[in-house]
Formats: sequence, C-alpha cells, structure tokens
Amino acid sequence: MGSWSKRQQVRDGFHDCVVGLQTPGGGSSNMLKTYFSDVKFNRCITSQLIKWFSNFREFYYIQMEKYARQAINDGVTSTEELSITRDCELYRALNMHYNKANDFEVPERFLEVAQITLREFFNAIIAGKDVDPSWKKAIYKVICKLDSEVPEIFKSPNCLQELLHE
DNA sequence: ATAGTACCTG
DNA sequence: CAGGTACTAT
Repeated sequence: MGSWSKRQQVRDGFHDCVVGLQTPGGGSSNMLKTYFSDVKFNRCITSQLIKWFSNFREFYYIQMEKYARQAINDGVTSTEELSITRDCELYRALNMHYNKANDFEVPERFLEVAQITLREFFNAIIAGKDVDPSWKKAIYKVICKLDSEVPEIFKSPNCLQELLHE
C-alpha cells in the first residue's frame, strides 16, 4: 500500500490542529499531500489518506457527543459548566487517541475549538435537535470553519525527531 | 463517472 | 483504523 514512513509522525500532530477538516471545496486533499513530501500518491494511497482523516474526524465527534450526553445525564444544565481542560476526561480520551506518546504539545486553540464543539453538541441535544437524523450536519458546518493551519514543521519528513529535540 | 463523506461494522 | 454501502457534489 506504499511506504507511509511519515504516517506515525504526522498523524498525531495533525489532528491536534485539524479536527474538522472538510475536503470538498477546500481542496484540502492536495493540501494534505504537501505534508507527505516523501510519498508518491496514486488513487489508492490518496483515498487512504482521505479515509484516515475521515476516521479521525469521526472519532472526535463521537467523543464529543458521548461527553455531551454524559454531562446532561450528570445534571449539567448550562454550557457555562462545560469547559475543556488538559486534565478532563474528554481531553484525555482525545489525547490518548491522537497523541498517545505525547510527542506534541496540544495547542491552546485545540482546547478552545473542542470546548466550542462540546457546547454545540450540548445545546443541540438539550434543544432536542437530535431527533433530526441529520442534526450533526449543522455542527459540522460550524466547527470545520474553525480549523487551524497545520504547523509547517509537519511538512518535514523528520518532523517527529525535530520536535523531540526542541 | 468520480471523489469525497456519513454511517455502520469488525 | 480498514471495508463496505449509500448518498452528495462535481
């Protein structure tokens, strides 16, 4: 399936910054490829790359919904009570998935966006919008606009090593 | 027709 | 994650 020499390196850090990445319209597919300068892309490899990000996004949103519902069951009534810190359960779940080895320092911006996402889910569920089969679409549309730029350092084939030496 | 995505499954 | 289906958009 091709040499994903950079796969492990890029995965984690990428998603600390690119959570809601939507490929259509944004031309993001080509943008992503520029971060894998050592990979020769064909149809198959490209779709696998796209699939990864699809899976990553999926995981992110599944956690958000789960945590939002859990908060509601726990009696939370206001979004003011929902904040995402580096020691909260949700953050740990995400970090465990995207940044298992803690190679990357998760940007503050990620916490902000995650919190916005969580509150978005919370409000939608409270409002009973989840009866609509496509209720998440509205949330996706909001969050994908909050994507951060992917740090340039991830373009380096040796980004992991370089980060570890900082 | 093809690429990209959501949703579900293993 | 990868596979598969169904659906949207180009």
